[in-house]
Amino acid sequence: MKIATWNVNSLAVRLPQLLDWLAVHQPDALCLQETKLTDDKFPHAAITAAGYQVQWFGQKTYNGVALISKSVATDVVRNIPGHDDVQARVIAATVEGVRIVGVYVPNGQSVESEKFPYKLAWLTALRNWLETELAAHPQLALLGDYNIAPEDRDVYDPVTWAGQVLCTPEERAHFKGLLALGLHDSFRLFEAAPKHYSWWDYRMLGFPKNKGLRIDHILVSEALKARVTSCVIDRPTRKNDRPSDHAPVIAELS
DNA sequence: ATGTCACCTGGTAGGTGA
Repeated sequence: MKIATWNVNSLAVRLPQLLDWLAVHQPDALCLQETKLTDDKFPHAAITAAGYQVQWFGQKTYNGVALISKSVATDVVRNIPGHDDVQARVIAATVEGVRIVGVYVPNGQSVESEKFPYKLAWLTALRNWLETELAAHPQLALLGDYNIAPEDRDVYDPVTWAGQVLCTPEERAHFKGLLALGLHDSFRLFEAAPKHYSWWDYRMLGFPKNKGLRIDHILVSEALKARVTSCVIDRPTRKNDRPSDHAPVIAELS
């Protein structure tokens, strides 16, 4: 089973690339973030024509998530139950017996912004909900754009980024809180080295200079960890014409 | 060295978010 996540930064722009990507990689489940489409405009027909099931949850202009799967997705949940939020950031469902939770964690903008406490409160709500999800679904994967670089080795210039949003101790503590639930960072099961990133700023020649951050993650539960045989960042997709600023992340399960 | 990209509104540019 192959599961993946990709922040497409506008599905209206990236739909042709998505269809190409599905044909090449044939994932069993793919979580999308930043679709930036209201539900009435979601291109479900093109995705089903490609042989996939799809669940979606969007809003105008910003955010928006979707879950694409080869087999039927059941018990679909949109956003965090009990956590009032006008922003569309979560879609979860069960695919082939695995609970797939796709998230677009708030960016936070800057530590001084009012968006930063919103991010931290959102992460607290996510953790609390996941605790019950994990109890109900021992085989669980949490995939998405976390907008958190967990450690300095996930940052091209840790000195410059120290204390800045995506790298603050508070955000990293929230990431560790997710690990404390018994989740494991799939990528780090196989690769300990720095300089592996999933996002590169469009500005300042970020990608050509490999000035990036690893902020897109696939965390897996204890039960699922035993099934993970690989986890890679799909850098070539970041080289597309009109690329998203994020590369997909892919994990293989036995 | 904030150098890009995508969205909106209300334009034929400017503001916002990432």
